This record gives sequence, structure tokens and C-alpha cells, in this order.
Amino acid sequence: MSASSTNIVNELRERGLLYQTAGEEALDEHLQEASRTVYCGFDPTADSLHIGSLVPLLALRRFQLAGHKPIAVAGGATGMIGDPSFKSKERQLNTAEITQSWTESIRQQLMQFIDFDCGANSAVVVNNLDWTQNLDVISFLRDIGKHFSVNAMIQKESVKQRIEREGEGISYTEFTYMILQSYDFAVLNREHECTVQIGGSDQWGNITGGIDLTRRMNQQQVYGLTLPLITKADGGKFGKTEEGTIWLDSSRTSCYAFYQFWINTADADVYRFLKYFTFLDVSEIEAIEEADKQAQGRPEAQGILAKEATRLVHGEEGLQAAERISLALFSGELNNLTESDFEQLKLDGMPALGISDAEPGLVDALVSSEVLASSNKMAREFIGNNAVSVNGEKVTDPNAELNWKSAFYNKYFVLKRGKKLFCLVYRV
RNA sequence: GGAGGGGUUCCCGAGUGGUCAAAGGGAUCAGACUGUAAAUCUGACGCGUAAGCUUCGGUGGUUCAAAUCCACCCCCCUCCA
Repeated sequence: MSASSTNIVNELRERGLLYQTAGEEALDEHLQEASRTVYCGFDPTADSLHIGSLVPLLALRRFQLAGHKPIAVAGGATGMIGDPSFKSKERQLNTAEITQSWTESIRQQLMQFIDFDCGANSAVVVNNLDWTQNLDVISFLRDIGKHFSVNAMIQKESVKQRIEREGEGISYTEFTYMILQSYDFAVLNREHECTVQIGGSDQWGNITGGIDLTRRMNQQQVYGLTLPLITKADGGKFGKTEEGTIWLDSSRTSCYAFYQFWINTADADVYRFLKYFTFLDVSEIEAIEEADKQAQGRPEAQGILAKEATRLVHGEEGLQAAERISLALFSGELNNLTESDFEQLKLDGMPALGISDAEPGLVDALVSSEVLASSNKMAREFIGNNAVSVNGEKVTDPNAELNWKSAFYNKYFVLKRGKKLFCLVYRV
């Protein structure tokens, strides 16, 4: 293998992406000796992945770039059960139809990040339902379950709080999740000579379970490693905003919103995130950090991160759209926009609202936009707080109306609430 | 199946007949300051311009009046069988 001179373990470590490893130096050696097959699973908990899944997904890609063969597993079976790992509550089961359709959506997304046409180490996407749906209970219990000790399973940190914490419990269904995922590893090892599993740090218990099972069923030594949980310096949850989760699907989180999410990364996090979420060399990232330190004012890093991450997920076109909108809105140069610029912003996925009224009220418009205000009361309050502007002009009268004569091209208003929430209002 | 404990507004968590739209904390949002940061300060935080209206697992009931009392139901937890 040609590209595998890259030491993937070292690279991950350098990027701060190595949390735990099973196998220590043996793993390192194993990965340097030859091109290996590496897998990571993604359960369908929604019809799209979100940025939390980006870290393991990009890690698969990193392995591929280092000459290894990635397998992405869509969890059609595991998604039917629900992973209890570090979850504080038992979860509601989804119907088979829903899980199936989500699995399909996620499969499609997975395919976007790894290369299926690069020779020997081309990627593979599989669905673990394929090898579990016809498994009968007796075989499952005799051939697989027998290898697991409940005593060991209840010791796992990942389910401990569910077992020990007052007020919560765990169903047998979720408790069995670990066995299913372990079986995946054993099957992939047998069918695809897969020898390494990666996953988030919450997956450690499941991964080591799979290593043990593979040794017992296949008499094969396999390895695992986990990636760190992404944290923010301020202690908040990574990947959430007030508007909710940041999804990879552009119909759930627009390219613009996705781009803005990264732009708003805190200084304390941004260099770390560059290492996690881009393929830029660590040395390049360090150079950016150094340059930002020398310069006064706003750092460059957020812009670079937003650019790289958006391109990775939404492609060059998605990035262009996001940048067009961002530039138009934040440069304060709304006057320079041509009529077709406004049309383009609409097409680019800027939040937009069509209104047919002759003299729409501002409060109505804010509420109708759905992103600027959630109720009339809120809208009035924002206006009273001096937080709303129309076409760049602050408006403080709660009874103000939008007069099309003062609109750009008699047709467009740009409504702004707070510092960074916008909505394009156009006449229908 | 039996005994006990619990389900409160985004989250945690007070509240056990009126003074409760419901303490307190967190999160979030806005303003000032800034760099579309951070920290800090100020304000908002069920809906309604207001009168007022709708909330405390569900459904009925008692009462002038219920998140608070009663009945039944659903869900969760602990212990016993």
C-alpha cells in the first residue's frame, strides 16, 4: 500500500482526535503493517446525521486517506433497539418503517464522505440489518449471548448510571444493544476482514464488547479506538443552537445556517475545531493561530473553519451560496445589491417570507418569518428593545408598517432582529 | 401480582385549596460594550396592545375557588412475590 506510510494513529493524536485505544502499540503496528479495514457505525436516530457524527465520519475518511479501507455501517438493526450508552433515559422505540426510511437517508449521507472508487481501499457501506434480521432467538442466545457475562455488562460505565441512578432504569431491549453491536464487529471481521472499529468515546463499551466477541467467535485479535467527545470551552453542548441541532442535510439546516454556525465558533474553540473538522495540516492550523495572535481584532480562523467545513458537507456550490448571503447581510451594504442579487439570496436558502398584503404590519412580518419572533408579544418586545431593523434602519414603533414604496426595487425588505438573525421579505 | 415513591412551564427543581402564570437555579433571547467573539452589567423569558385567556401526566368529580382534595386511567422508579 502506497499511501499508508502516513501514520494514522499519530495523525489522530496530533489532532487531538485520539481518546482511547484498545491494543496500544499493537494497534499502531497493526495499522502500519498493511492496509486494514476499519469500521464505524451510525445509527438512524433521525432522517439525517448531525455535526456530532462528523467527527467519526471524517475519521473514516482520514483512515482512507492513510491507505485503509473504511466501512460505514448504517444501523438499520441497532437503530431498532436504541443505544443506552450514557443516555440518561430509556428511549422511545420508532416503528420499523420509520427506522428503515431513516436508515436509507443516512446511508445516502454516509456515501458522500468516503471514496468508493479508489482501488483496493474503496469504501463500503453496509446495513447491519442484513445479518441480524434473520437471526433467530435460540441461535442468538446460544451462539452469541453465551459469550457475554451479565456481570461484566452491568459493570460498563456506559450503562452504570442507568442501573444505579435512582429514578431511572434500563430495559432488557436496550441492555442487549451492546451484544448486537458486538456481533456487527464479529460479522464484519469474518466477512470483510475488518480489524478495527472506531467511534465516539461513548462507544468504548460497545467497541470492547465487539473485540471480545470477535476473539471468542472468530479467534481473531481485533482493535478499537475512540474519538473524543467534542466539548466547548464554555461548557455548552457542541452542535446545538437555539434553533436546534445543526444537521448535515441542507433541507434541515441550510448551507447558510451551517456556515454561520462555524463562523460563530468561540476563539477558545476554533483552533481545536480546525483540527477536528478540516483536513488542513496541523502545521497550517498552527500558522493560522500564530497569525491571528499577531493581528489585532477579529481572528481569521472562524472564517477558514466555516469555509472548509461547509465545503466538506455542502460542496463548493453550497459554500458559495452561504458566503453570498453572509457577505450581503453582514457587510451592511444592502444598497449595493441588485434585483437579481435578491433573487439569488432567496434561491441560496436565505430565510425568506413572501407577503401579498399591500401594507404588511412589521409585527406580523416578524412573526410570520418564524425565525425572527415567535409571538406578537415577543415581536413587540424586540421592537421596543431597539433590536429590529428594516433595510438597515432601526425601527422602534411597534405599529410600523412595511411600505412597499420604500422597499428595495419596491419588492424586497431585509428584516433583522438582534445582531445576526435575518429574513428576506418579498412581495408576492 | 403486592407495598411504597413519583410525573410541575426548555432543563433541574420549589409549591400540598385562594395572596400561583406558579419560588430559585440553569439554558436561551435582547440592549450596552465588542470582532456576527469572551467577560461584565441591564432587561425579557405561556399567549394577548389590554381586559383577559390557556397551563402543572390523562379523563371525570368535589368546591364559590384546585398544580394542590377525590375517583379511574397512562407512564416511570424502588422493594417484595
